[in-house]
Amino acid sequence: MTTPSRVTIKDVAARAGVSKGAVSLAFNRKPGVSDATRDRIFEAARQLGWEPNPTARSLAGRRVDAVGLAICRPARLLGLEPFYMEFVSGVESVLTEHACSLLLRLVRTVEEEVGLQDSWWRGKHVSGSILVDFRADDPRAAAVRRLGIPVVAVGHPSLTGGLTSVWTDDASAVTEAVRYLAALGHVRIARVGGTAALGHTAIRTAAFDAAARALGLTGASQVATDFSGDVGARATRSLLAAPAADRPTAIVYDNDIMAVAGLSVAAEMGLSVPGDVSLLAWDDSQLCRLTHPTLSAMSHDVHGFGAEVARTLFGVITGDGGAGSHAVPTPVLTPRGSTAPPR
Amino acid sequence: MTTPSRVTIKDVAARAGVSKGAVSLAFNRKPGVSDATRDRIFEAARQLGWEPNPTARSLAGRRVDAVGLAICRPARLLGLEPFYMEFVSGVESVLTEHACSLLLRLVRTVEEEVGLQDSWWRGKHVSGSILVDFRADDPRAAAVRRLGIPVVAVGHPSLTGGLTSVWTDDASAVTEAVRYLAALGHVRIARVGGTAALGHTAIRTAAFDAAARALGLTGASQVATDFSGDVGARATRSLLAAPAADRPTAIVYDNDIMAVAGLSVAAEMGLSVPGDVSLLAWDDSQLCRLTHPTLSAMSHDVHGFGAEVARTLFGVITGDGGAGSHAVPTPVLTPRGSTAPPR
DNA sequence: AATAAGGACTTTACCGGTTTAGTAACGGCT
DNA sequence: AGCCGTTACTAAACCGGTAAAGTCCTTATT
Repeated sequence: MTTPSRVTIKDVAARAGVSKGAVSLAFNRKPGVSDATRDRIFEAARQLGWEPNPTARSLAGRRVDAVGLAICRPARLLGLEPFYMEFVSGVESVLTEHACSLLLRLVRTVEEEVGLQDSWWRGKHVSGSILVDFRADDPRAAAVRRLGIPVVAVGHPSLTGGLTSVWTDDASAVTEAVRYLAALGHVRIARVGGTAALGHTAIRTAAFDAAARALGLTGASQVATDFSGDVGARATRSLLAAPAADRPTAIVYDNDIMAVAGLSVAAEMGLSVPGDVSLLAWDDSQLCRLTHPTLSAMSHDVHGFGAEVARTLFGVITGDGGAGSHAVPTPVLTPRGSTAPPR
Repeated sequence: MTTPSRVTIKDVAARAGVSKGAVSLAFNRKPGVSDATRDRIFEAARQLGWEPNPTARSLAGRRVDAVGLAICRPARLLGLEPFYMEFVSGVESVLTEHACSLLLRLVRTVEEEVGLQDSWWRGKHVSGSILVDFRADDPRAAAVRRLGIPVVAVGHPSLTGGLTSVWTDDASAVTEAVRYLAALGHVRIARVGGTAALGHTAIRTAAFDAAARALGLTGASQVATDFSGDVGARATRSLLAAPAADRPTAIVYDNDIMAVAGLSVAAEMGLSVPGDVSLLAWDDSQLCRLTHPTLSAMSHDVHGFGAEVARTLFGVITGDGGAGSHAVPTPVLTPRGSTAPPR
């Protein structure tokens, strides 16, 4: 455990025969150092293998090289939600270009998240944060505004309290999903939704209602879940257990996992997909192409979504551009093998 | 964007009528402050809503409240790999108890990771790191030892160069998988493996070979993939396209995703599972219970694995205990609907 | 020739804590 | 009374940088 003789700016300065200040100027590409000296400094730094200590740098008031993301969902559930990992990997792909890391933390409540963001920011651990999973009356918008933290909120502008936001048009997507199924001839359409407390779930629920009413679909129904495959399976089972005359002939799911679960419930109950019941997934991770039949889905580029969020955050942090709300492309219906006209 | 008047240790000291030093002592529960004063200090801090600035703290030489994890796999692939997100969520669950965050970064090469770990450590951004995905002649063990970074390596002791490690006994698990299939009567068993460059893939490959030879299975064969569903599907397709007499009657996959993909390939080729071909998945995420038929799998508690890794890391960081190598329970065969005797 | 204007650095003052050395006050002991 | 050992604090140095305010020297301007 021999501490490898930490080399600091002072060593570099000594070796290059200049002051600390000169080294700092050189390394931050600021004017005030001649080319010759700059070269000498860089050479000295290279020889000693020095690079500025980020902690000291951020204490002294510079930007930090990490952004925060707190996720408020049960740890065990997250593990299987393809959305998040794909979202995170999209975020990472942009951060990496900026030599920036992601500070990730699971929290239990939004209140806990507020405290965390506060301490991350005041402790200069992050130069900005990504806020996800907005719910009704979310305290985070007010909190981060009060603290002055640069953030980008993931969610519809109506939920994110005026913060710079990036969002997908869930309402339009739900409407398209319902219209598509109705166009195939389905009348009894069900929706297996996500966690009721989440704002975007509420938006989808309202949109589903509106679309069903507009199309005069009498047998439309919705249930809420927690996004897990188990609960999704249970919901599907109870929907499909109804007498054939009442049973939905099409089900829309709020994520892929539940759709996969629904597929196997149908199989287990001896119902054919899409013959007896059509299934429509959401997010369209790779999973949808790996089942049999393949799953029709509302498809969007989650990786790209994450990347866009990260790009927007950099805009907010540097102060140039980025304010306002940015819609990313609306999920588009991708018909595959799990949807067809009802029998 | 009104900066909310950062409150520092000086303010607390002033308010409590003591010096900065006293506040520091009080907050670090060190002797040298009377109970009465300590209470006054805490009260002052509470009123001002102060808590020590971690950056300043770590500059001044204290421990940091984050641990690092760099993952070296293509971003798009990670998105769907249930293993990682579940592993990470297990790690998080323990970190959270210690009010510690995870610094996550995707890297392209191990060399890049070495540089990153170096800069994280020297910059006091992390108090330790988790190292995953060891490959042959991995440079990381030597590097972190040279730098004196507290780490826990995830992988078999033969791969992790003497670092404190946590590992699952892949060899035994593979052997059990092969024995199980052989016991069912299978002779032509194939394995769709992961990325060949990874150490644990090599271990499984060797173990598969050994087990097949030991059992005198003449038709055993293996292919390498990149862990993605697409490539897994392609591998399955080419295995099953062989004439019936050569075609494997059982396939072991190195993760869940590829097994799910394999299941749908079988269906698409008109082969019944487990009638014509048995499939065995690996990791056993929730996914395996969501397919039809459900997937038999080598099952282990990935979440708990991550948690154990985090606990071990804390042991290494604090210096008490933790050295050596810790095996977590070997994946255990969980038969479900996708395996049966060959026809 | 006197003066202003830059350029190239150096000095010095922080950033917000921790930590060490130093001091004053108090109690116990001989 | 004198000496020692604690205890409770304070003052100041330090961590490794950044940034504002000098200093000195050269060159252009009037």
